Amino acid sequence: MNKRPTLEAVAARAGVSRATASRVVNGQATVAPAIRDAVQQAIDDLGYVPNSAARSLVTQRTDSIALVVSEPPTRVFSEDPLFSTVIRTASVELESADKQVVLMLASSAKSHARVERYIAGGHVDGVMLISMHGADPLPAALSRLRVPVVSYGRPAVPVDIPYVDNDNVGGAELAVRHLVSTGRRRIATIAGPQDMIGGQDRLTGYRNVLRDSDRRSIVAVGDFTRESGATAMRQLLQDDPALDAVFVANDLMAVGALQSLRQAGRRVPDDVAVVGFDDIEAAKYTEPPLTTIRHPIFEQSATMVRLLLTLFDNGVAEPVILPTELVIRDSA
Amino acid sequence: MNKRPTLEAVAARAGVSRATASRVVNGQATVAPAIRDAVQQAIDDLGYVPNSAARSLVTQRTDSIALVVSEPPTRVFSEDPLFSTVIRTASVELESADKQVVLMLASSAKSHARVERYIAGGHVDGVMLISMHGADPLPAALSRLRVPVVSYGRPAVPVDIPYVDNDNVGGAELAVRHLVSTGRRRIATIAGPQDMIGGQDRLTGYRNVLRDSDRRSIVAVGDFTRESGATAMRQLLQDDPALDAVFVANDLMAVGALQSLRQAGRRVPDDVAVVGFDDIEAAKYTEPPLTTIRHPIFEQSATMVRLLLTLFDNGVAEPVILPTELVIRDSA
DNA sequence: TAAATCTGAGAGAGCGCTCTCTTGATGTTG
DNA sequence: CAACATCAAGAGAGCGCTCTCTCAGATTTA
Repeated sequence: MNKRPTLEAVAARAGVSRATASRVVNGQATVAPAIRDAVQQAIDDLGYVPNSAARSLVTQRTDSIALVVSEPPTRVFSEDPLFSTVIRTASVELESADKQVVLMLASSAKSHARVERYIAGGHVDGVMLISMHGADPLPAALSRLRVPVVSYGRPAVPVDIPYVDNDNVGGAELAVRHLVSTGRRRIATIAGPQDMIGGQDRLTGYRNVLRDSDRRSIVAVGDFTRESGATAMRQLLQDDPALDAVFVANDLMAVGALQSLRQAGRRVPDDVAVVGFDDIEAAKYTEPPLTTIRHPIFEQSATMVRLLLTLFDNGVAEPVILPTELVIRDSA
Repeated sequence: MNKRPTLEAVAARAGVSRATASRVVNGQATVAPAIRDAVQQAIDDLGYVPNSAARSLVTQRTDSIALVVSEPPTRVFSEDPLFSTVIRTASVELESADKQVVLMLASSAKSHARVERYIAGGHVDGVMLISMHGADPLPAALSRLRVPVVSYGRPAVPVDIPYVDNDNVGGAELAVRHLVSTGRRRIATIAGPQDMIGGQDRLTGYRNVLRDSDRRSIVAVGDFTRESGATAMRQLLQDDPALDAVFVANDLMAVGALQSLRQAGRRVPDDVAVVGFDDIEAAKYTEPPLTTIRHPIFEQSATMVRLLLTLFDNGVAEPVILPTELVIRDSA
């Protein structure tokens, strides 16, 4: 392990002072072209790369931000394609802003403490919080640390941090209104977990439309996994064998629901219409392909990054709600 | 932004020297209990958290490791559940070893350079490389930097870094042998991309068994996406309408293949048997549920982390190949 | 031409921590 | 009881960098 060259070495080789070498490295304009070239040459010769620890010790910046994924205790999200899409998109965006991404998982209370300690330790300049469940104390805790924080999805407890969310209520209304307008009478729903904002809001949207259209609500609750969707669908068929439509709060559960419907001998959409939510890639490949609600997930991630950068610059940033759209395929 | 307390402040409050306070923080045994308690009290009172930049400046360690995901230019992997599972599992494992995870995406040549520069900059103690495509120069480049590197999946070019992989050849053989033993005569395959080791090896396994069982090979190539699986299946049906089985190199493509078979009016498994590879969660929910090859993905990630930690301690570590297993469902 | 202004480069402090070296106090041995 | 080993705690150097302050020399102005 040959030692890495320091600024000192570069300066010596170029025959200038450390300060001047530093100026060149940081692109300051007050260096004569000839000297700049000499230093640059020395940098190239030596393969110099600034030591970030030393740099951030003095600048008090780290140029890295934490991506905190706060999962519910049930480890259900590893399969959710939204999870990786958000992480990837956010990473790409942050990298183009020259920020490093430190990924932190916060599931247990222990890891919660770890995350708080880490962030309090000043390792990162800001935090992007992907909080999955409502009772999460993390948004409030981080907000208290006076570190710039933005949230993916509206925080459940009202706390003053900017967030990006999609219009869950509006999207659910879109879905259910579609079922109503195609003449469905007995419209059930498989709701998401009620300790998640997304779960709550999508159920609210469902209820809004049913109320207005004078229909009875038929509700089962899942936890956003395929498995729970399958179970909930069986339950629903038992509760009301005559149901002719179901709005499922996410596509993953809809996949499970389709399976249960198939096993129960119901044809989709002839006997039962199904509408999902999210428009994941897999929705195109179900049997039949799934009618669903699309929300702009790439844009949502990108917006979150923009929000954080704005927060760095201005100290404030406004929440953003993105619109949803109905994608009609064969299931409804 | 009230300034964070320093070790100096802790020492002053406890009435000891900075050195002693440091000893307590780092849990050295040579401190008298009374003094230790006093320092601990001061730490708690002040809410002291060590400044990591200062610490790693002197220790030359960062306690963070880079998780470099080197994707092929086609951004196909965001949907692949393996992607997020590996990242999650590795993160959890590393966190329990008290290492931070810095996530880096290396898709373009530009980001390649970024990654190299970052790692050369000594920001991390080690690298876990998830390299997806064969022509990837990154394994060799990183290995040259004399930084501990482990790879998820065998590197395509022979380079001396430890890796964890599953037995791709053996798994494919398992799959195809199952098709042979259930009396299938015309066994096709949808291979993965041939610039990926996984794609190559699974095709090799297929060929091995066909050769031994005196059958003709019928090959189409996909890129591990659902879409490409659907396309390849259509191609295959056109090439040999009488085929009665297909081994698909991953489950995602198998999902696409099942859709194409359905659209072509073929019944699965009656007309055509289908075997996938990976055993992703979605494999249970296809119509019909997918027979596939399971490999221990959690264990694979965990092993990779263990390998890296071993590398830290001993300077060397041996590659590990994990076994695969046939999971029989309804599609074959 | 002397004084004032500007400009590029060096000197040196200091960011917060660890760790070696030193010192003084206590304990042990012949 | 002298000589030595043991141990806890302090002093201080230094990790590699940035940034302010200073100053020498070039340029402009009266």
